[in-house]
Amino acid sequence: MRVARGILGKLLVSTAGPRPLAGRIVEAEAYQGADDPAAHAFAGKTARNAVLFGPPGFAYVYFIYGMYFCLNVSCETDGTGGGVLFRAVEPLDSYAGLPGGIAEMRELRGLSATSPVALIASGPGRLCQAYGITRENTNGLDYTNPASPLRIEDDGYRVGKILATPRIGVRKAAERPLRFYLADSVFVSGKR
DNA sequence: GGAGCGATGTCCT
DNA sequence: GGACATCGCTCCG
Repeated sequence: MRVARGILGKLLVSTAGPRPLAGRIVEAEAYQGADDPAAHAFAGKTARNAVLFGPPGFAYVYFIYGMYFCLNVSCETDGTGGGVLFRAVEPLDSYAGLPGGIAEMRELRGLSATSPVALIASGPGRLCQAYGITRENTNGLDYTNPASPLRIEDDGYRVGKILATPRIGVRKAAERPLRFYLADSVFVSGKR
């Protein structure tokens, strides 16, 4: 939960493709371990969720509803399951002086050049599509390694007000306010 | 603009 | 066999 709040405002950067893709994280959800029935880590370690039980700062990607991927970061200390789901980013058009990130994201999403930027990565499935993330190419990557193709970076941005609500799309422990987002952002998923 | 629903793979019971 | 941390399309008002 501390991580889910703290990660807001940071940059999610991918250098896996032809152009760097960057977005500011505006929405995230916390999933705890043994005491959180909604968490993938709840039922214990399996081949699928093993990354959640490893050291913090690694990418956990899973496939859902037969069509979409969702991106997480492992959070708890080595041996304990827990993670944070990235739900939305504000796409940034240039990174390290290299422009074109938004056009690239639109292409990956199959969106037209005039589609609203707010629809590019406002939702966990959309976000993965916009970054070209699959379980195969991303699961297990180290976000904190400068040489990693997928990183979380702090560019000094100061976040404004953070709001907490129940998590989206979960049926178990549905009342817990573990979804966090930047109140001022128009790039969060769902309403606004 | 909102509710309903189908698509479709993988995991767990 | 059913549930699933989703999305976008269709139908209705």
